[in-house]
Amino acid sequence: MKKYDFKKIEKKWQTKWAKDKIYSANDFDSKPKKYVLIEFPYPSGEGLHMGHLRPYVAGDIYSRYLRMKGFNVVYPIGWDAFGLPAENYAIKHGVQPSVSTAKNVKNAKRQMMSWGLSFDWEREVNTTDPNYFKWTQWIFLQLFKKGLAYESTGLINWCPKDKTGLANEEVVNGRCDRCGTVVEQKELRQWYLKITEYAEKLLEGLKHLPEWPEAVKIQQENWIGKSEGAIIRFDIESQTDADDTQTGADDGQRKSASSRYESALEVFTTRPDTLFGATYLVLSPEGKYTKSFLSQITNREEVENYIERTKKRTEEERTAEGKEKTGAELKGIFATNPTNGERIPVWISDYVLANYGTGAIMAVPAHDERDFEFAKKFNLPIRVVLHEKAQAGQESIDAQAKEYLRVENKKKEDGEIFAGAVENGYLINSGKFNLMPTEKAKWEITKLVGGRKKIQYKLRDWVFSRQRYWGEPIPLIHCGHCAVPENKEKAKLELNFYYPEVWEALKNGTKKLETRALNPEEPERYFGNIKVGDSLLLSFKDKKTKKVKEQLIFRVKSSNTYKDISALFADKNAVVKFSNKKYSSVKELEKGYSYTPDYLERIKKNGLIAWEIEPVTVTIPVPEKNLPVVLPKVKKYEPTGTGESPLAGIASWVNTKCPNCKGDAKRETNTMPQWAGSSWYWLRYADPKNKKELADKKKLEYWTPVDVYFGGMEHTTLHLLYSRFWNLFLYDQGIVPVKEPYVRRQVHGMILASNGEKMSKSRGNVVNPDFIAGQLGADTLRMYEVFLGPHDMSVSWSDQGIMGIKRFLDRVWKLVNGETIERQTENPEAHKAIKKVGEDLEGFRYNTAVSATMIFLNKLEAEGATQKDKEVLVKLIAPFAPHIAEELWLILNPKAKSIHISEWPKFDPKLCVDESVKVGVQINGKLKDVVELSRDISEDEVKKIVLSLEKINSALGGSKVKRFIYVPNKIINIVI
RNA sequence: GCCCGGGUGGCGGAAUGGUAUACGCGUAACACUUAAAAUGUUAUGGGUUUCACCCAUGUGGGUUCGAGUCCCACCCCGGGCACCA
Repeated sequence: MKKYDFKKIEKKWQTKWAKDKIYSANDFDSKPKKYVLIEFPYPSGEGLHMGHLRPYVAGDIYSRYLRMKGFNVVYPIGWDAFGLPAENYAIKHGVQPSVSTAKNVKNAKRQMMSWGLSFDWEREVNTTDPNYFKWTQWIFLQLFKKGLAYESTGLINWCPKDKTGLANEEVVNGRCDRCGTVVEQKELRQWYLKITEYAEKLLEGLKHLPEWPEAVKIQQENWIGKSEGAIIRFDIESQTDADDTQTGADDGQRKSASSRYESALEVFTTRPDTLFGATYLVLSPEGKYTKSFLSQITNREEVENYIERTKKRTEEERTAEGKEKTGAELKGIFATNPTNGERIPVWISDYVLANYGTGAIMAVPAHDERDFEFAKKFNLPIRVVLHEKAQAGQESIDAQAKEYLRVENKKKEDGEIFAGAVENGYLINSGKFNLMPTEKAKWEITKLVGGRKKIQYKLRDWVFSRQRYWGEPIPLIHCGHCAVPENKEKAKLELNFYYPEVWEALKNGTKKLETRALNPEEPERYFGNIKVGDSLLLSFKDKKTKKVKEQLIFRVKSSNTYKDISALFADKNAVVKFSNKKYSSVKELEKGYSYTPDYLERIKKNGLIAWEIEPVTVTIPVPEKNLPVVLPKVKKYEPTGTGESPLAGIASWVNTKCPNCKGDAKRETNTMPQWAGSSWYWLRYADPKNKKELADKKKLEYWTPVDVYFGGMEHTTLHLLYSRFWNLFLYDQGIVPVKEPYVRRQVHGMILASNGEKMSKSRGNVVNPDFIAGQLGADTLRMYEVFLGPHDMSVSWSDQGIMGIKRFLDRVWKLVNGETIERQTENPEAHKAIKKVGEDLEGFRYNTAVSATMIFLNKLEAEGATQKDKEVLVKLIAPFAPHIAEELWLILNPKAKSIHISEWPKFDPKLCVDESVKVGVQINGKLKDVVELSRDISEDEVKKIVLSLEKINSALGGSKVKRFIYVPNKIINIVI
């Protein structure tokens, strides 16, 4: 007998399969298609680890099974190769990220080959390949053109270590998901994708995914976080008004005097039914309303201090402080509860979030725990307005309400003030709404106060720009010249420049400050009426001919007046912005002003005004024919940390011509996040080499949707959500044929070290799959990996346990190479095994499928195996252990083609059930004996047989049988 | 705090409301061997007064002829969200 030399066998077949391309899928094949997908890896320097092996093997086993079942299976692979590690490696070692990436890809590919994975290598994609990211950029442009990509300056999550902005989804417990650094809030210009516009569609889509795990759907649903509620308006009056109303105003007069209200604000609430219980309002310190009230309040300093304090505290500090409430009252202003006209105080507190709802809430302390905590701390009134029950009685509604209130007040006296949320209760203490059910009251009260229904989501827009080098450049161009025509009319002032150095400095942003002497006597030289936000038309003219050479629009960012040049000089901040040149003295500044004769005189007389200005540009998409926008090859990639991409410093790349006006323009320097390339890669697999479009529609129609997508739970609110969003968008544009990209989602648990801990380098407990494959073979590695436990559960690796699989394969080898017996009838054990393994594979219950093959082997070893038994056994293990199966198949059938394109064995359901079955006999539910009965025996016969059993008779001891329960082929239970 | 999972021998785990502990690991004895390894055979939930009985699926209740499985309450472990009004 030949020895089972796994090293030789595995190498041999890996080479042969690659050469014969037996795993390549044909487009438009007549066989029904199956698309099996795994999350493509990031090719890191570390290589692939156990965490990769698990889904890849799971996908591979399933693909191999489906191929044998007669499907045209595509099981593609690629590389998600943009991202920080490659860039950081490049910075450290001074190599191109593309070079280290290529090296890592080669290594990962070698690993995949050595594991016997049946990928279709002809469809390999790489997100960093210009032929690929051309289409990533193209999709971005479609989003941009539909208004779904926008630029905005705001507070975003900033990782100080990686020196880049992060999406909401990338922040976990206030830390950077990638490096664990505490995330800061930074005010930055960023590109966003309007994923919120798709919130409802993303939610709706989940309802049509019956083959997704509930846990995944629930997690996405919670992340989107839909709430239905109402927007309610509260009028705000200031102290002076309040004094007026003191003079005997009643409700009637209040209405007629409503014009006195200075302003109003809106709150979002899911419980408008509790409006009568709203005893104060709370605004977010960073929200839009707070600022506008500052001028009206009497304790401005205190409030500003609180706002400052909120800004300074990191997310972590806030969490560490727990739910201890802090806040400040906006003294001097009041809101009016629109239900009863009551004047209620307005507070600010950091428990109200600026970017959810309107950034303001109505507080109902009796029925909301957070409001209650706050009210308790600051001694604010608490009013109970809900009760769980309404009594159907003769009493009047008012009387009942009064009684409920009395009970609640009693509770209050006893110290139980908080009444709970009362989801399905009745109103009390709410005027004419008393005893109305809460659900009905929500809408009735909203109507009464002129509010409107509002659906609110927790989901935020996707921060889509990164200030790093190694990513897809955002294919946009900022043009100042194109901004001039439409803004020329709006310009408040035209300023002329004659010196090229000054003009250049203005254009490239090294000179940000423009000063003018104030001259109140002459209106055209006054300049004092230019305000922040105004546009200025700057003209560069020829000194002699006064002909305009170039014109650009600038916007005033800030404005300051100084009484003289020394005052300007004293403002260090201003001097830096004035020019890139360092002015060391007032004298030098004066020298700079001396080009106009009477200029210094005018400054001396009236002072000067200084505007911080920035060029106004129009964003122009790069024309499709100019895609892809590729990265410049440079030596330095270091992130700047200023919020600018390192690309911003590469003048030769940044400066370009505007595709619109052909004038000088600048490229957008932010790059896309790593999630961009993976948001559509499964589409590219359908047509990976297409030069004209991201993929041919016919091919997409054939291959998509993905039938099974294997991956990790950690991508649920990241990649899985993002890619659904892009797919839905592309579907709306008619580019892809299906709404939902993945029919079935299968998540895997972690592989833990033998002690149950996570595998990690620092713990020194990492099991290297390459080492195991080298020692025991890829077949053993694969089969053991799935045998460890259920695929969706975490499992612990065991070095001892894997020997069981090694022994199993050795025994299979021996059996197949050993004696072959003849048998007249079919072996029912084979049919049972085929049925069980097939069903388990369909349900991804790989561990029990493997155990079924073991049971089958045990039977064959005991009873002998025919040629057919051997063939069945080898086919059943083929998806798990493809190399040994292929070798044994060749031994069994020297002329046959590969086992992996052979037909999966069929089973006869009749042969899967035994003629007789062993049935347990219980007395009062306790097992006393086991009896073998023929399958179709009648209950009377069973009774006769069972009651004559010796063990049963002695156990009964003559007791009377009260009941005889016979569940055919399952159980017999005698009740006495 | 809220939302998902999960808790079964010494270990990984199996069980459409119907013989709990399949399959594998480990352990023990035996066979082969000068010996060891490998291999094979047998045994293996715990307890006891062992031809039998009792107790065991995180804990405590309940439904049922019968519960690991269904219901209620609680405990522990893993994951997610976290002041989202």
